[in-house]
Amino acid sequence: MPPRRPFRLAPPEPVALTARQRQILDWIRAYAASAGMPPTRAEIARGLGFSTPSSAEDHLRSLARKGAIEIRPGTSRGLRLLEAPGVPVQGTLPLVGRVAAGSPILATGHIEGRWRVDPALFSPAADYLLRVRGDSMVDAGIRDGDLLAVHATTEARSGQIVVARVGGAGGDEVTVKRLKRRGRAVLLVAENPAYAPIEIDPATRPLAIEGVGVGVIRTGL
Amino acid sequence: MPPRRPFRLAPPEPVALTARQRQILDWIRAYAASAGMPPTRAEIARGLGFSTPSSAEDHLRSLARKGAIEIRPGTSRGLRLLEAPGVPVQGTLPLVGRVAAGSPILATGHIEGRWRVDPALFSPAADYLLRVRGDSMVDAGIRDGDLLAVHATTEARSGQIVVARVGGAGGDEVTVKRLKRRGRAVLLVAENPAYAPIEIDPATRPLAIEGVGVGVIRTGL
DNA sequence: CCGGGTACCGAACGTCCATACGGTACTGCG
DNA sequence: CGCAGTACCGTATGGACGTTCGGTACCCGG
Repeated sequence: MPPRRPFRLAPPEPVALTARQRQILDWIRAYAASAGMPPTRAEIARGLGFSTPSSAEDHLRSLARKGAIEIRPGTSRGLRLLEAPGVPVQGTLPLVGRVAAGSPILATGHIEGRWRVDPALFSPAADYLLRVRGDSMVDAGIRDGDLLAVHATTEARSGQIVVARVGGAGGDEVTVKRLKRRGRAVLLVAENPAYAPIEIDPATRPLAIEGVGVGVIRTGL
Repeated sequence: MPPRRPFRLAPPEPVALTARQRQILDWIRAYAASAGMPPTRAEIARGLGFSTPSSAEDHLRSLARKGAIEIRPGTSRGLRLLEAPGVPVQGTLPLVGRVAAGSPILATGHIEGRWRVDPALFSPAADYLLRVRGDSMVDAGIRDGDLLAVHATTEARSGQIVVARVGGAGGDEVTVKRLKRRGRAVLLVAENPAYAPIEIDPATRPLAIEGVGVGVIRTGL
């Protein structure tokens, strides 16, 4: 065991994050922006599906070691997000366009731009905007090209409009549908009679909820 | 499904803070900006010279009661700094609610609040947001309660969605309809078969165009 | 003079939270 | 093959933190 270090120092050179670490960092960023404070270990675990806070602690240590965040020992919510290459301007929402298979929705490659829109316009607060493709939700007043304001969360109640990824980590593009729970199965229902509901048994086909829709912005009439 | 919240945009009532309370709010603001997270009661006490956290608690309760902050019960550092009331923040759009007869649409009495929304999201740029009442434009994807982004202008082309005041200066409330020109007459067409078009001969009945719709914001789903 | 609001103090309680320890499984590397 | 790193799990502990209760003192309008 090396001698005990008095402080947890960021390494001199930035170290590349893994995909998972980037994903977790993005989640923390979204949480901090929406909640106005950094998350606790337990909240990270809950938000990302861990069953114990220590998994969150592990990731935080990795992120701190790689210089992505700072940890203030002994302090509740004692996280500080350090400067990232894509400077997230205060009070702006990232606009997410097409999302490639298997990559986190808030990866910098998907961010088409940023718009100055108050996240608190919506409730719960919006974490990002997602450009909606297709007309599968027209009857819910969501049209092709609309921007869906999304609150990043992995939990959704039946009846909510969700941003979901079907097929798991290696899945296809994300989809916007209304979530319905039927027993232990899950239905993704389009708000357009031309589209049939998608039924999913979580035991056989993974379903990842990326967030819930909290509003719509249409930038042209 | 949770009950649909009533619209609540502006803080209920701007209550004046005492000098001491403003001082403490400023301190909290400075702390949050510098630390990246809101302070604890103990930190507030330490920073302001109190000898006990309960003094900080007292002040937080007062600030919350007056609408300056929000407190999340049981949550460490669970403070949220709310918008300073009455301050026309740069880069915000005024939200216009009900418009009384005969008064200008942007009169302060009609402004329910201001939202930080980039006017350049829309083109031409939005000048204000108008709360839409009724379902006369549902087929255009504009629903009851939506915020219509409006570009203030008195000129509109046929086919555009306009904010119009019928009956002239002393007219009734403003209305949102699609404008159609037919010869020298003007039609205001609802996008809902349940509503008949309104035909107006400008020679006999005055028609004032207040602006054209350039976008929609729906703050709840 | 009494009630209510402001501005503090001090003690105490319970739970939220950071953190340590130890374990499993998988991957890539030399 | 062993070794290191990643990505999780479960349990446990002590201190950090929110919150309550009760008290003192001052000011103000009725």
